[in-house]
Amino acid sequence: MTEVMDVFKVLSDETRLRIMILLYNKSLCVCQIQAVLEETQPKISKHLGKLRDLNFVQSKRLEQMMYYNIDDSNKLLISLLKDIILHLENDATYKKDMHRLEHVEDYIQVKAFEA
Amino acid sequence: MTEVMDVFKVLSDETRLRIMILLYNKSLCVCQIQAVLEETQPKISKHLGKLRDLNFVQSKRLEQMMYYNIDDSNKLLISLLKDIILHLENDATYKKDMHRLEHVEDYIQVKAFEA
DNA sequence: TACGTATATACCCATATGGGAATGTACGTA
DNA sequence: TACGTACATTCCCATATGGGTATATACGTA
Repeated sequence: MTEVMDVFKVLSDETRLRIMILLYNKSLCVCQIQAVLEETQPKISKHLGKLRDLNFVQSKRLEQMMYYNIDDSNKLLISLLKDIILHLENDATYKKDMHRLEHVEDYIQVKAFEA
Repeated sequence: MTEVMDVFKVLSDETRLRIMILLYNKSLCVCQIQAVLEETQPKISKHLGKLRDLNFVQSKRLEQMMYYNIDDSNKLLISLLKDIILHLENDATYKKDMHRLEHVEDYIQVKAFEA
């Protein structure tokens, strides 16, 4: 039951929920997440740290950048995220995030994409 | 997005999660929930109060007892609960709660069932 | 080696949260 | 009316949580 509660606790914070939704769509580095969500770097990093500690995401370094992706092995997490996203279709924040995600190249240095 | 987070916040507490799972199965009064979960009455009541404030459950009085039931209009909540329950199939606490729920008559006064 | 960028962490603080103990309130019955 | 049962609420406290600011670390490049 702890496993279930951990998933819910993680998703009950807006920043983490938004991060997880982004990563559900694609793998991203910290500065990209930061740019899309328009939040401070330590805030993003700390939440990513929690997500990593709980094995909800994995990270790998690519030169200076740390890329994060969802750990697909957590079936409950994936299942819930899919469900949530359906219910957020018309949510303003969600739509804004998705829009900025599409144009993520406009918000960060081109450099990050040469890798 | 707040709506989604509220649901997750509510379900991230073990007591509330267990209560919601019970109510997903059937309508119950406070003393029945208390008996099944083996928790104190104020603890149960306070959590039920939160659930009621958020319109996740409804209550109606039947003589001395207050019966609680899930508010079916919250589609996300119902959908998530269904999903959670699938993932709890083998969970010890869940199984224990379900077992006690089946025998709920053994744990409370017969009186509560005459109504 | 010195510096800039990307990321992580430490420290501090305000606030939220959950639970226990005690008390209040509603209802039924003698 | 007095009492018992069911439930709600208040008060208090310990702990958890999230965020800001500052700082440390890792990596690439000049």
